[in-house]
Amino acid sequence: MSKAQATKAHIIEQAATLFNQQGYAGSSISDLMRVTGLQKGGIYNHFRSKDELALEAFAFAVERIQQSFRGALRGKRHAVDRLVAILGVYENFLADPPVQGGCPILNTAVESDDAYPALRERAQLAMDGWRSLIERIVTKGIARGELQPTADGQTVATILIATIEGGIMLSKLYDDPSHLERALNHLSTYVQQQLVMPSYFFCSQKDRSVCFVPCQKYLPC
Amino acid sequence: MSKAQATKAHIIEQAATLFNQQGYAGSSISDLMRVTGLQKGGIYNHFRSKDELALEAFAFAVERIQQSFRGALRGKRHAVDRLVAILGVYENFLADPPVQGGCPILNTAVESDDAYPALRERAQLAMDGWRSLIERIVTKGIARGELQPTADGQTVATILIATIEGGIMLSKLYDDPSHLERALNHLSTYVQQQLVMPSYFFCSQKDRSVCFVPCQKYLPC
DNA sequence: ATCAAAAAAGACCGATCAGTCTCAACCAAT
DNA sequence: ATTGGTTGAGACTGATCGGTCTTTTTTGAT
Repeated sequence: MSKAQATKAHIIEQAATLFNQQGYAGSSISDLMRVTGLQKGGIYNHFRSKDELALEAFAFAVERIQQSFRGALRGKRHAVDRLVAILGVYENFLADPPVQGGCPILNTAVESDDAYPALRERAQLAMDGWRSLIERIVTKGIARGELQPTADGQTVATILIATIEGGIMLSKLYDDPSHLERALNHLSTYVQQQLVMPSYFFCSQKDRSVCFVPCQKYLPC
Repeated sequence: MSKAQATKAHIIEQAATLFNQQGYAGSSISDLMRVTGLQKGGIYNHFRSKDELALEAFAFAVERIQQSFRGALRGKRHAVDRLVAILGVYENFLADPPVQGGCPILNTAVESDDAYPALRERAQLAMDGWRSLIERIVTKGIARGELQPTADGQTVATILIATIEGGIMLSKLYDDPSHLERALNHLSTYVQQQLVMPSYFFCSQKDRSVCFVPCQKYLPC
């Protein structure tokens, strides 16, 4: 990588962090000069405008996220393992984030509302990628008899993504990882109880605590 | 209400909508002049700074949300009814929002990250209110034998809020209410299946679809 | 109707915004 | 080592930023 390429990569990486923490509207060229250690000429030599840099920085951030997904999914074949692996990505998310400042897709989705149509479109595309990843896992899992045939990919994707992103938002708001942890625990239970094929039955009764019993028996109902 | 009070209320209401759509950093005084139909003097006569207006506008938006909660909960006594009523608030949320531009708590939580400590604190307080509302419902519901004693208020609050907010984010990103609808359906199932006391049993089996049967019988397990 | 106080207009301020342009420094191919 | 092209520094631009202040208009109590 030439010196110029390294500089450009450096700008994108620093900009991705800055934008993810302060938002696009909240980050000025001066801020970008400060975090990159460059003057205006150094930045505008590589990017035509702040908006162009914003798009490249977002693409970089999304790529980072996708890398951590690929790493977590590597080798995992069973649908349940793969869904749980996606949850696992977010166990380290706050302590060791792909990009500082929370989830770039969430942040960009919330901020880009109308004001930044180009960014909004990119956020949609990034989210499409995440959704279709989950949907493919579910569809394949059903086909292989690993998941309940009643499971619906779109629904599973919505539930996992919404709960994870909401958990991130809460944990960031309070600077307390327990919210995200609770969200992930709930999703883990959801996957095990509602989606997984080797069935469990579940019963509860007044004055008794809930109990879960893994069972393979047929239960008429 | 005097003319001046009406003007101030008008500014706050318009500002709340603007900030909720464009964010704080993304909204300029010129924007505020445009949406309020006033000049600078008219705005600064009522507020010492943009930040002060932002705080009052956020408080207004939160009050709007709380109003819709109070309306939905009125008359509902049973814990399950009350939890379902909270979900019901969000069925109309996109079509008829308390404040245009999505959930102000979500938007403010995401944007206020470090840059706006005062707003972040208010967002925390607003979220505290929502969380403790849900926690109280759960605690009381357990005490009254309406909910499973194993239910945990903090966990329920995290799951409901995270999933709702994530669903709002998705539906806003795609301008498609189905994401939030799926999130709400999931939460409804969660409340009915995992929290509610008059027990349901749930069984599933290979090659059979899931079935839910309301049952009062004792099921040994 | 009067009039003092409050409200609103809008000119004005310095700072900062995103972006341009010139030029010096540097780098890589020769 | 030379040199042509790229890279980056930094002064400069006009526009807009948040905010102030003076002036005019409006309001509501009398």
